[in-house]
Amino acid sequence: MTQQAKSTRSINVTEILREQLLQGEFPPNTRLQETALAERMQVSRTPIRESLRVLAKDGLLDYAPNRGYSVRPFSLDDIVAAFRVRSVLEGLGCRLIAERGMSDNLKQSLLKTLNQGEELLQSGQLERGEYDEWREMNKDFHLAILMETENDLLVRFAKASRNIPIVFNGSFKWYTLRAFQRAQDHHQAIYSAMLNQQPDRADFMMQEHVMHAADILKQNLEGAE
Amino acid sequence: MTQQAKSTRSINVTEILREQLLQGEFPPNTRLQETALAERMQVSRTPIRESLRVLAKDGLLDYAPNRGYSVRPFSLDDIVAAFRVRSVLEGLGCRLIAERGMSDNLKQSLLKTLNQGEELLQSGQLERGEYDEWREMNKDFHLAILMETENDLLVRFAKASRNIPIVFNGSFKWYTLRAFQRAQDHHQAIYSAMLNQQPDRADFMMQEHVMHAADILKQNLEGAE
DNA sequence: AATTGCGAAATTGTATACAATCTTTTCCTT
DNA sequence: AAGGAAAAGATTGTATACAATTTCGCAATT
Repeated sequence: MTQQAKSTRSINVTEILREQLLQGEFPPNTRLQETALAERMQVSRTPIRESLRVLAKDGLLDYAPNRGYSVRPFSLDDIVAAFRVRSVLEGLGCRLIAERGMSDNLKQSLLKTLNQGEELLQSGQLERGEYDEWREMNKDFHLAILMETENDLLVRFAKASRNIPIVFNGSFKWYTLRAFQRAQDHHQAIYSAMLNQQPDRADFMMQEHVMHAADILKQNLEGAE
Repeated sequence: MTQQAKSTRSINVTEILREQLLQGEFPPNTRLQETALAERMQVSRTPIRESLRVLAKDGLLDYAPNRGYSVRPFSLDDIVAAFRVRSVLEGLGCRLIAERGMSDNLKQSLLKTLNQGEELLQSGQLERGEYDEWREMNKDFHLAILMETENDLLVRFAKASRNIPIVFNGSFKWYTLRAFQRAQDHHQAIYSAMLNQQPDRADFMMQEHVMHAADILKQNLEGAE
């Protein structure tokens, strides 16, 4: 029997709202009124208020005293800027691992994701349903490296830097087969660099990898915004 | 007449508590009870609860549902890890500025801090009262660079990475004259690198600068913890 | 027509009452 | 005496009432 992680209304509301914000369900600058949200969520204002404050701290909402909360608008530049930050954070993660060498546990985890990636590419073209699989694989790869650093702040910031609408789940819908292949190559190079204890290379390739994703996003959003 | 920035009890409580936590006024793992804090702060539990949630989000408090909040303990490793993260963040800041070149405004701001630093070093030995002046100068230098990047997430993370007890105000009390001089040299080199549009050098020197501070802290806390 | 002032309505901020959960104590069983 | 169930107490979670502030509408004035 899986242990039901105990929770509170406040936490639940926070996560539901966060998901909706990341999915872009609220137009930018939409005002979020406490009573309206409370009714919608079927709870009182108290947990709503705590949620809003947290989401504002996460940068998803703007807040002004006595004026309430509104959906923070993200420009394309904001999004690219966030990628740049994430790139150095995850780059640092790879560097730290490369310096000290990978644990057997990490090797195993990463090899698994590399194999998953290969399999997904085998078919020649990724189907709709396989996007989710790729996304999971990708998340596992990046998170495994970060966790291994045991640098709490690094993990927190790297995770937080993904909390941005449009981006939150990696917009793989823009990806061509070629782009998927390149991402897979990056993963392999990063793995190789860490295996051979090449910190500079590991760091650099991870930055390259992350900024490549930013480039694709940028190309597909340019002008449209 | 200076405009009184309007605020709320919740925000005030948050900042007071944050300051106290950063000053290390609460022993690690101290349980923070809402009613006790409410009485102490002369407000009801409502603003207290919102404050605690925010401070937990900032990593200063631990939280468990239905169990409340406690003061998060920081190991020496935690602190050094935070410095490492900050070093790459501020390094990125310098890199970005070096790439695009400094604005006149930034040049002016930084030159001012460089001059302040020189003056403080002139006297040969920094007096007690001059620590605060140095701290201000140092904060101005680092913040000016960050702000100029116009990368919101970068600024937020870099600021947040300083929110750690013991470290929060730069423990300049450990600094020898030699250490102050070296810090000043770093500042000058960073300025020079950005002026001459040398991104690698600017990035590297800032990382060196931040990690040097970490080294001094480490040497003085080693064993003591 | 634009602007200012004022009052009503709406919205956020805070206190408090009550509910749910966790912790401690008590007391019973073995 | 040890262990454990159950009740009492303490603490956190949530709802709601009230206070403070802002927003909106409507005149009155220029």
